[in-house]
Amino acid sequence: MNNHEKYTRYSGAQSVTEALKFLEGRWKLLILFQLFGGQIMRFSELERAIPGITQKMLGQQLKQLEKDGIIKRTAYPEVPPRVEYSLTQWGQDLCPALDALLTWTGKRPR
Amino acid sequence: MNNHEKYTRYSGAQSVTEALKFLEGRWKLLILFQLFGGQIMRFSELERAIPGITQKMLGQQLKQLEKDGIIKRTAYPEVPPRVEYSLTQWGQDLCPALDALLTWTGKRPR
DNA sequence: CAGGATCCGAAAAGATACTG
DNA sequence: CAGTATCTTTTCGGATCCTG
Repeated sequence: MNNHEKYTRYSGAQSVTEALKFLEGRWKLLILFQLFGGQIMRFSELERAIPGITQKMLGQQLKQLEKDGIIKRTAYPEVPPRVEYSLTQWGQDLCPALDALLTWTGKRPR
Repeated sequence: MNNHEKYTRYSGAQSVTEALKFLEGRWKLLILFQLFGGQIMRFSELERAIPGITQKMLGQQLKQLEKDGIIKRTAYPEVPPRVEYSLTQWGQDLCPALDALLTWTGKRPR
């Protein structure tokens, strides 16, 4: 292998590593899957839809996903407060990659 | 959304979560990228090729990857010992999924 | 309703030393 | 060479209580 190929492999690893950091942790994918297909959900809806998640973890992960540009948060200045979450375009773009991972899992020998 | 779609989304999340468990951690992808393309590498080669990894982490991750059926370990009964690592077929099958993730990373808005 | 703040235990990662 | 054992440090997740 030449140096170019070495470099390509290494930089690919770095990029994918970075990509996985956006998804890592026990809850992020469970949240994202709730939002796929253009769903719009409120905080309490997500809380109910994801069994076992605590408010702390939900809030924490939502904040990170928003900061990473994967989901969008919309707050309405009402009483009681209402906040809605949805995927950004980039968040929707994740679908094919997750499908590919699903396919891979399906190929797993047993 | 009906219950079937609910279930499908949930089970998809579970499967992808499971898939990511095979890849999670800071080092596994860096190891795998060294082996893509049918490379065969020894323990010490991997150690040198992956900056910052410790022997402990390398050994630990290699053991898990082997147990998960992603890489193959071949030990030669020599002195000094020689051990070679390569991808299994399933390990090679991972390529498209990682490519999809790379594509996704590339789409990231800045 | 939608969270933030705090404390705690478990788990993962890292540093270092040792071995067949 | 190819690891393992041990110890320390860091990170993660959960429980609980509080607030605009």
